[in-house]
Amino acid sequence: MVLQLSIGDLAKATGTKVETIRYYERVALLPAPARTAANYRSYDASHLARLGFIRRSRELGFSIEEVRDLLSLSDQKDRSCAEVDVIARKHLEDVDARIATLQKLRHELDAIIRRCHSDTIADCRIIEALAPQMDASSEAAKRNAGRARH
Amino acid sequence: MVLQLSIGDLAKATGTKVETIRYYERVALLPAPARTAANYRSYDASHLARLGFIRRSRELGFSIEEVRDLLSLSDQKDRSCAEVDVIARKHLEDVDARIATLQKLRHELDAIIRRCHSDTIADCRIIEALAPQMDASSEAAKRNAGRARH
DNA sequence: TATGCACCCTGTAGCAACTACAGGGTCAAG
DNA sequence: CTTGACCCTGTAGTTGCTACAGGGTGCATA
Repeated sequence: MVLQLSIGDLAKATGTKVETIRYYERVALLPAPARTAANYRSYDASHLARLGFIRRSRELGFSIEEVRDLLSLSDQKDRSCAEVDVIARKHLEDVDARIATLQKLRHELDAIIRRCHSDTIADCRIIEALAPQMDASSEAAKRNAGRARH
Repeated sequence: MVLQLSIGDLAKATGTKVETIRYYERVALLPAPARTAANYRSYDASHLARLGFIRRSRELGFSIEEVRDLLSLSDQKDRSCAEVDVIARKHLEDVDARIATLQKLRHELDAIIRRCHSDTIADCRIIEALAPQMDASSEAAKRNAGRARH
C-alpha cells in the first residue's frame, strides 16, 4: 500500500498551514516530494513522519537550525546521541533564561501597576515609572554627552 | 542653557544604537529633530526624555505600538490614566501567558531529556520523543487525509 | 596642507519563521 | 459548463531592529 497525500492533506494531518509546508521545503527542512502530472506535490509516509518531527520540535521551541541538526542526527542511527543531548540541554538552558527574564519583567510591571491609584495622566505612576529617572546619574549622562551650551 | 546632542551623543546617553534611533524616527516614535548646517540631527532634552521613555517601555516588553499608545497618552496630562492602566494590565496578562507557556514547555523538555540514557541515536529517547507518535490517532489522521492507495 | 579617523547622512537589504496575497492552473460535482 | 475548492509560483509583508554600501563632515595631527 502506498500512502499519497496532497499538500492540503498533509497540512490537515499535521496541523500545519499549506504555506508553512512550502516554506519548509524552500528552506530544505522537508525534502521536495514527487509531483503529479498536474505538478501537484505528492507526499508519502516519510514526509508525514518528518513533518511531524519538525512540528513537535518547533512546538518545543527549537529553532529551525536546531531542528535541522536534530533531523540530520536522527538520520544517523548508529551515532552517539550525546550531540542530541547537548542540543536539548542547551535549549533547556535558553528556556530557563527566558523564563527568568520574563519573571523579572513581570514583577517590575506588577509593581508599577500596583503603585497607580491616581485619576489623571499628570500624576499617573505608570507613566512616571516609564519615564526616565531625571536624577544625578542621568544628569551625568547629559554632561558626559557633551555639547551642552548656554 | 540649551542642550544639543548629536545622534551619537543621544545613543550613548540612552544606551541605544544609532541605527535604532533613526529607526524610531522612521516609524514616527521619536519626532524628527532639528538639523545642523551639515544636515546632522540635533537633539534636545525633550528627545532625551522621550527616547528614555521608549527604551524603558521596550525593556518592559511593550511592543512598538503599545509604546506609541503610551506616549500619546502621556502627552495628554489631563486625561484619565485608566487607559494606561488597561494597556499595562493587558501587557501583564500577555507576560503571564508567555511565562506559563514557557514553563509547560520547560517541563516537557526536561522530562524528555531525563528519559534519555542510551548511547546511540537508534534508541535515543529524545529523538523518539520528538518523532510523531505513530499510534491509533495518527492512523486515523492518515485515513482521514484520504488518497491512500494499495 | 594633507591626511587620517571618527563621526554623520540616505537608502536598501537582511534576520526568524512564517503569513498573505496576486495571478494564474486543475479537478470533481452538480 | 460552470462553480468552488483546491493547487502552483513568486513576491511582499510582519516585528524590531541591525548591517551594510557609498557617500559627506569635522577635527586633530604630521
